[in-house]
Parts: sequence; structure tokens; C-alpha cells
Amino acid sequence: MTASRTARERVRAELTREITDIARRQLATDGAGGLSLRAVAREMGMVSSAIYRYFPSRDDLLTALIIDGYNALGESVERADAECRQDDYLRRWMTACHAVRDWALAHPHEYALLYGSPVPGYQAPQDTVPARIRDVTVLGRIVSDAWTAGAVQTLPGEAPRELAPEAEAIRGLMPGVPDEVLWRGLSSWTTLYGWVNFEVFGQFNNTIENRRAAFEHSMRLAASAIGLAQ
Amino acid sequence: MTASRTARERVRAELTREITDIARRQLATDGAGGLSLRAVAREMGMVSSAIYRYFPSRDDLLTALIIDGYNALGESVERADAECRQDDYLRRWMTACHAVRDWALAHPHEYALLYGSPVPGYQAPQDTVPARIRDVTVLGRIVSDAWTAGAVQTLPGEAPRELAPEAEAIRGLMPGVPDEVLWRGLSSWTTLYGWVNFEVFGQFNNTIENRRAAFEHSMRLAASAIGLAQ
DNA sequence: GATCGTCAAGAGCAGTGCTCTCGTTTTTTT
DNA sequence: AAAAAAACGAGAGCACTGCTCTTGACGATC
Repeated sequence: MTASRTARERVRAELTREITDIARRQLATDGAGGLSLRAVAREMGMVSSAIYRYFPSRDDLLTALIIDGYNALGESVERADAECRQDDYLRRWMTACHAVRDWALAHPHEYALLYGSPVPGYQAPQDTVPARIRDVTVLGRIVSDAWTAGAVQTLPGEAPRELAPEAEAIRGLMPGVPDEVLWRGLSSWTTLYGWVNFEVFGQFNNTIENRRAAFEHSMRLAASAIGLAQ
Repeated sequence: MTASRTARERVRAELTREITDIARRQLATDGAGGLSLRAVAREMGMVSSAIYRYFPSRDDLLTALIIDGYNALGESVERADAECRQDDYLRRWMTACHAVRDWALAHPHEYALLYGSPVPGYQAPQDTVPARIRDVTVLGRIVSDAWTAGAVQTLPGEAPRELAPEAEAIRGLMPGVPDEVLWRGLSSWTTLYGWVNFEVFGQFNNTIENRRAAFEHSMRLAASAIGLAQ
């Protein structure tokens, strides 16, 4: 049964992968708007209608690329964090931030697909969720680990009561953390992706030249906003 | 001369305006990808080629919409700030942040055009610059005013030396402000737009319900990160 | 009143996503 | 092993897109 299935299914899996590979290359050069099923088919030596045997629509192909992108970004951040001394929380935070930025700058169009404006008629089916939270999971765990280790300073101010129910939905990413730290973490997370968005989408062109240093400083500020100061 | 010019130019200006109005409506419903010159022409009762008398290409029409969007957002923030007591800097900051968020939520597709992923083959000609900085100019002036009024607390930490030359390009938005405050301001600005991006692009769906309150708290944190605490 | 520039219309080109049908090949069932 | 069923690639075709070019009419200018 498995042998017979592999006969046809193997070449199918191979072709499916080849399609996504070519599509990813087109995406990298022309952006999401330039992704053309016909062009992919042309490059494969197939006729355009044959692609539809593998992806029922262009949006489905895009969705596959999006999931791949989330996984690639998430894995990149996970690996960067794993190489850190786990009890140096500030270093872990900075490393994770740089991992996000580096990946985004290396794959701007893919990043735009993940964190830019939703491209066509709003896809994002539910099966992207597990891949989508890999990167933020790492960031949340760093804050969570730092807190449980007592490495987070208590800062003045506290979270408003009305936000208490909202915090529960986010606590899954930062288990064991009190509300105020949780919201500070969310805010710094927002700073990270806000910066990367600005940089990838060209908002800093002709303004900041040494962007890596400015990013470094900004992420250090974000860390100290959480209470993760050295 | 002025009379004769108005004769023909007036109907031209009127038609140009009608085109952008219809295009903006299409943009609001279908997003940037759904903007079609032919559909605009159809709705105007014209033939598609006639549109090209007014906009040489689809990208030029998009650019016009982008400039309009920057101006609408900028004007909205300017007006919100003007209605504040000018010496209540925290309130001005919060009001400006809410103005950005409110406008973005009311015009998500237009906002995506301004701060989302660049849509076609990278447009953004140079004539968008004056309109593009209207919103951030308001935010910068709030920080600048607060600083010159002595309403900004000095916080621990200082800006790295290597960033000193970079600061000059940004100081135009925050005149008279020392480097460290300037970078804190930039970081909080990043937090603001990072949040709005997340919210408009649906990253908070099924996670945060009371987003206004969470935003409010996050922006308060951003203000205190600058030193703009109450 | 003749001239010249502006304009809308139409046809047409190259490209797109997608659907349908038609033989062929492979897999599954009998 | 033969027959039925499913999967597949090729091709034609539909409706749509941005954009170009030509043609003829209208209005402003000298």
C-alpha cells in the first residue's frame, strides 16, 4: 500500500515542491504581485492548467508560501535563541530581535507577505496558525524565562483592570508572567515588528544610514521597557 | 487667459477629481489590488483609454491616492493635536496616537497603501515626501515641545556615540532635543505604527478583544519610555 | 474663419486567473 | 489478467487586466 502510494504520490510531492520553489523565486524577485501561475508553469515546461492539479488557485499557492515563510522565520529565530546562553536574557532578547530583522532584510518580499498588508481578498486560513506564532513564541518565552528567574525589574505603573481578561489570551505566550510585564512585553514586541516593517518597507531610506546600530539601540530600549535591563 | 483656461481646465480638474473619488471608493472596498482603471472608466461611463488622458498609468493614479492618503492622515492628526491644551504633553501624545489609530481603522486599505507593503513595482516618487511626514511631524513636535518646556524626565542610559551623525537627519522632526530623547521618541513612534499595523492587518484577531484599551495602555507605556510620564 | 491642440472612442496586443473537455497513463478493483 | 476508476497533461477558451495606437469630433486661439 505504501509502495503503491509512493509511486504516483512521490512524483506529485516532487512537482508540488518544485512549484513552490519556483514560486518562491518569483516572489523574491518580483514580489507578491508578480507571482504568476502561468509564469511558474512556463518555467516548469508545463501548461498553465496543469498547475491547478496541484494548487486549486493562486491564493492557495500563496498560502503555501506564507506557511513556509512563517516556518522559515520562526526556525531562524528559534535557532538563534538556542545558540545563546539561556540565562543571559538580555542577550537572548537582542539576539532574537536581530534574527527577526536579519531574516526580514534577507527575504523582504516574503516578510511582506507575512507582516505586510494582506495581499488579495484576505486569505489567511486557519491552518497557518501553528506556523505563525513560532517567532513570537520564542520572544514570549524569553520574557517568561527572565521573569521566572527573577531577572525582570519591577517598574512603576500597573496594568489597568479592564485589560485583565484580555491578558489571558496572550498569557499562553508568556506563562507565569504578571499582567503588567505581559503588556510591556507585548508593547516591546510591537516595537520590534514596527521597526522591521519601517526598515523593510523603506520608511528609513534617506534618513537613517546606520540602521543596524539604531535598531540595536531601539531594541535595547525596548528591553529596558520590559525591565530586562542589564 | 484665466477665463479661457478655466473653461477647459475646470472640467478637466473636475473629471480628475471624479476619477480619484471613484478610485478611492474602489480602493476602500476591494483594496489596492482590486483597483482597476477599466472599472473606474466603466463607472464614469467612459471608455478605458480616456482615463489615460488624466493619469498616464495605473501607478500614477495610485500615487495620487497615496498622496491624498498621507494628507488625510496628516490633517487628521494635526487637527486632533490642535484641539488639545498645548501644554498637556502627555494628553497631546495620547490624542495624536489615537488619531493615527482611528484614521487607520476607518480607512484600512488606504492605510495599507501608506504603511503596508509597497504594492506594485516600488513607486513612491519624490513628490510624496511633503505629505508623507505630516503625521510624524506632529508627533515630533509634541516631543520637542515637551522637552523645551522641561516636561521630559531624564531616564537612565544614553545614546551610543556612533549614532550621533544619524541623529541629525531626524532632528528636523524634533528640534532642540538631545540625542537620547530623540532615539526614545523614534522608538515610541515605531511602537505606535507597529501596533496600528498589527491591528489593521488583523494580527490581533482572536487574541485581543478590547483593542482600544490595550492600545491606550501600550501608548502610555510608549510615552513613559520617552520620559513623558504624567 | 482657418488652425491647432485636446479629447473620447474604438480596436487591438500581450498578459492574467480560471474552467472545461479530451485523450492518455497510472492506479485500483473485479 | 482484464476492466473500471481515478489522476494527469495538453489545449482551447472565457472574462478580465494595463496599455498603445489611430480616428474623428469638438473647442480654444490666432
